[in-house]
Amino acid sequence: MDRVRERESDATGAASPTQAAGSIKSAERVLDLLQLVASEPSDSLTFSDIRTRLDLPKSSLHGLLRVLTDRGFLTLDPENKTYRIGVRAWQVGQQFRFATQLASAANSHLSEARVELNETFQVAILDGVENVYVAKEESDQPLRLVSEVGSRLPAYTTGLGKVLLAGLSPSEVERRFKGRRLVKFTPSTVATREELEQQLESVRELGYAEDHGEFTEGVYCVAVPILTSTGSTLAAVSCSIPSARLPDVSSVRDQALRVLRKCATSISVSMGESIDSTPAG
Amino acid sequence: MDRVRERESDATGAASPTQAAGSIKSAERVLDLLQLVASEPSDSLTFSDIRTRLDLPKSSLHGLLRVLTDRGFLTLDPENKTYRIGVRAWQVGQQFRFATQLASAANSHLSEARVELNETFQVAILDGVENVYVAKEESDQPLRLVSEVGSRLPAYTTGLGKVLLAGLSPSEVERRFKGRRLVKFTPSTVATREELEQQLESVRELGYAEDHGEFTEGVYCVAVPILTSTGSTLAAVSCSIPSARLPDVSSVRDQALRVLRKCATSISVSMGESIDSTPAG
DNA sequence: AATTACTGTACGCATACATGAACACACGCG
DNA sequence: CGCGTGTGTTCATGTATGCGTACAGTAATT
Repeated sequence: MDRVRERESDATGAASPTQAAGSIKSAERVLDLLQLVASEPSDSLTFSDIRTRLDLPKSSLHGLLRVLTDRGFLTLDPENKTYRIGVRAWQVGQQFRFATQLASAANSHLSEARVELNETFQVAILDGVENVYVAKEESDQPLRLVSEVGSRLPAYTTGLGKVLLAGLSPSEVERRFKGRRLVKFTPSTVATREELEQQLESVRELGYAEDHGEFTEGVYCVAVPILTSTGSTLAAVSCSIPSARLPDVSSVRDQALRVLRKCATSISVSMGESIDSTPAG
Repeated sequence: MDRVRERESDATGAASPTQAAGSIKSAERVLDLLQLVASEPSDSLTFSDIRTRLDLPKSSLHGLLRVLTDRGFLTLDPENKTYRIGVRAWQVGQQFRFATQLASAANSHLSEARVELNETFQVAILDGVENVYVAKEESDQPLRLVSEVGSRLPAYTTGLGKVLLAGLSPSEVERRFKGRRLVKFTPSTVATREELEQQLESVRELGYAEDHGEFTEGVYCVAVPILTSTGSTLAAVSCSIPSARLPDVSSVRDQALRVLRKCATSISVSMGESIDSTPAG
């Protein structure tokens, strides 16, 4: 999971040595801290870990951590002196209704889906050029894909992501990828912008996307969109299957697609009236 | 829901006119912003709303909002120029595992509970002297208690809260309430520290708590603790019933208790190995 | 006990930030 | 069309804030 840098580097190549204009140092740092602590496993971040990771002066960091802990956005585990995300941060996050509504709409349908096909199902939304996992239901087989709700992956490397990207117009896709390099995570990762656009076009026609170990080798994945009543793509559901369990791709795919399509429309219905907006930029 | 101030005022009575020592202005403001936006319904906060609520200079606020929106912690709805919580804030909040694990462990059991007794069930944890709702399952009857996951209430005013407080030692309770006034929300709200401690003692003996419209009039509520294998209180489950549907309290209470106890142990088991720590101070 | 490594505290200086005021832009309304 | 309101931008200035250094507490190690 650490193959992807967490903070996507600035598209505005000009990395001034001093500071990006219009930025506020301690505001940025607060967010850096929250994201850093959120990105690491629970009991791993001690004071000096943070200090080295973010390269902040000791005294400055102390002040910031004080503010964050005093207000309950972080907590300091007194045992091993590690910092974690606190209640207040969770509370704030709960108000991102788009994710919470989607997750609660999806959960029951995902477990139904898994009853029909015992593999890992996931729901994700699009944020920029990345897909963000919002809900999941894991297969109970010993060999299975495990994932984290809240994690994000480059959209062009996953079936889920391709479905989400296919929901955008080609020009919008163009805009979002402008100036970005397509990192090759595995041999089968999409390599060029052209190849991506071709694949997206085919996704738009077929109504589903696949990926053959394009981010994680040995995992096959099919995904379909979750549409609003007006036909715009709200999110996507996917089914991930270890290639080892995949003697005959096409037959499994058809079965998975049947389950996924049912699941997607169910979720779409459950979301029903509670649609407010599309995910962030 | 607006009867309670969101930011619990400082226990250190000394409110200096200038600024609390050791604080960092823009860091505090970032958190103020996140909490403010999170505390209001989605489409209500425009730029000047925020400005007046937080009483910030225009130019300063612009800078902060820029940082927050650029980094995806807030989003600006271009339609009506209102600010909302963004994906990144949600992502960070997801890492407060205690809540997310509890919620996912609870959800299925809560819906089972509701099948047995068609009323509103809730799960909450303790944060300071407040209970924070983590999961819920609403009754489908027209007259029902509706609540929000992520909202918080003074613990001494709810059955849930009393169960959670009863999980602490009397001295710890003492410490947390030191210097706090017990606001009377309804005629039946607990009025004094002594009365509260008495009730808590009785909760410790009986293993459950009740409240008779002590925060919201016309709502009866029973609650039981969710315990770890070592017997410490992890959270609490409650059942809320409109008094109008409550001809004979004791019989309904017994039924509710049966359902709640079953539910609590199920959740406790589901949490199982994934216990990491108690909620924040 | 003495040593080390890590966390937390205190303080004075220079810098970078918050501020207010004034201007620019868009929108809706009379 | 002119007006009002809400929003976003620019810029100069004084001051709050971030920084380095130095010191204190704590825990585990030898």
